Amino acid sequence: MAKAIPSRSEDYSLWYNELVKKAGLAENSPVRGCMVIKPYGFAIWEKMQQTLDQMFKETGHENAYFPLLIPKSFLNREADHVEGFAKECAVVTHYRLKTDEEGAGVVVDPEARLEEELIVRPTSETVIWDAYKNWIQSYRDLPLLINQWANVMRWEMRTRLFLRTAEFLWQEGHTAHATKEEARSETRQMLEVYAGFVEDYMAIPVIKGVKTESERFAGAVDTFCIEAMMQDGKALQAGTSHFLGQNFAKAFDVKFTTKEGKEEFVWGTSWGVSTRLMGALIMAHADDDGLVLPPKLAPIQVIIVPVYFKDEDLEKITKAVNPILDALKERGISVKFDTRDTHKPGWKFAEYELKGVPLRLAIGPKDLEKGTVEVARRDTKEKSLQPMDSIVEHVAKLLENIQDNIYSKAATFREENTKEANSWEEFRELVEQGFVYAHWDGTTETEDKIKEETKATIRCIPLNQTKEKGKCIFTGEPSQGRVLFAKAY
RNA sequence: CGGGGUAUAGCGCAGUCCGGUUAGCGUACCUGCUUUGGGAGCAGGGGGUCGUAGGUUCGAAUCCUACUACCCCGACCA
Repeated sequence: MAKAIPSRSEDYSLWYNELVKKAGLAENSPVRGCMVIKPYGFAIWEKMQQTLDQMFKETGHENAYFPLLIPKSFLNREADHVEGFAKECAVVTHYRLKTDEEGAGVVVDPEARLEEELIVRPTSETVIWDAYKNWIQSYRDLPLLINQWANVMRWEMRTRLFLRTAEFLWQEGHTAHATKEEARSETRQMLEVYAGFVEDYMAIPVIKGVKTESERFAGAVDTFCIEAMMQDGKALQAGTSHFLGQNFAKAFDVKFTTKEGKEEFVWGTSWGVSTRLMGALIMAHADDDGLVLPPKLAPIQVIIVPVYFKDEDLEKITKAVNPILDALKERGISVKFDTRDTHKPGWKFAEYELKGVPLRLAIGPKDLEKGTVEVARRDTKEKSLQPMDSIVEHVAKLLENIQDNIYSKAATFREENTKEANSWEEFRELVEQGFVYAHWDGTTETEDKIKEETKATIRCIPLNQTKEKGKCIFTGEPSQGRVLFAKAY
């Protein structure tokens, strides 16, 4: 079989880049750092969106849409926030082009300079909190639970398809609450929603935790995250949920009147996941033959490939396949019957493997004789002959099985590559391979030094951290528990 | 933004050092025949401003300069 993509062991980054392109997920655009998401890639993203959107609505949130452009002055309102994002903002300075008189084509019209420059949103806290000021007056207006699906832009130095692009798609939830406790519980609730989604749908186990001060979202009091392990042992932050305290309420003067008639600032949260999840999906499960999609997110869950010699054979196969198609669809399974005569079966097999379709059914003349179907699963590459009359049941069970198997494979991989380090030497060695739990003295200085020497960062202080007295791996100062270190995307 | 590399057909590459016919190979594409249970075979065919802009030269894919894009390694980051 012709190799479509490089292997992971040869060159992990190249494997990823080629896979994204060859599987038809995305490609680079004329503008550096931006990407074209192709139909197959977008279909996967849409499935994620639909699932998450439903989860948000079930937890009481409503969708809205705020503008792409934000007055520059808004960013200034919250000091930490501006510091966090200023370096990567694209700025709109003019509103008109004109034809150059010297024949250089279209040029920016210097007379059309904006009085106040606009920034392309890197995130929408400011423009949303500016609106909330008018939306919230009384405790009766709270809680305000809003989500938006949008694109944002962060002018990154180094970009990679899905993992880090200048423009990316995401959802951002922005909520306002009457009490600190309620906002805190919202923050944690959404973290649970994300963890549930990533584990149950994407089949990727995650570690829930709190970010250290240096990794915290600019403007937040606390940033919670879910961290996942990729197949090269590196960590990828799959989602974040921020407790904003009253920072944005104070910056944008969002107050409400309590039942008792007192005026108070509201408490805020924000939370988001992005197209970066696509990168996680790829790097957590895909192999040297291509994508491996969890059935719950696969645009096509079952592909049926006819194997035939003559047109009459295809007719007979089609007659046998049609009831299977109907029965599968009835059960809500997305299935495609690939009758193209422009490609041969072998070619199609390779193609659907590259695209990560969980199950493949092949039906040819021999199967019609014997009443069988060849069933091949993408995750294990196992092939078996199954009786045609019970195939629908079998497929339904297999899909569930594949979903579970992909998850446990990822979970096992993570277990095998997660270690505890108790000395600096041990730490340096272990952190090259995967996740390392180690004691830390709690200071940013130590965190920075460890990063400088090993390139590993504290991914989070795990929520399920067990109290354990120890000594900081780097300074030997006392520590109350282990934190999670890893190299990260 | 620093260091290194690359840019030649849709994709992957050779040719560049040492300038000289009509720029070549694989793959993909088109046509025909034979094929079809793991990316088919044969025959024929189409497709190139050699990244862009200058310069050197009788002559530039090849030499020189600048620029741009992409990849890898750093700094930055969801």
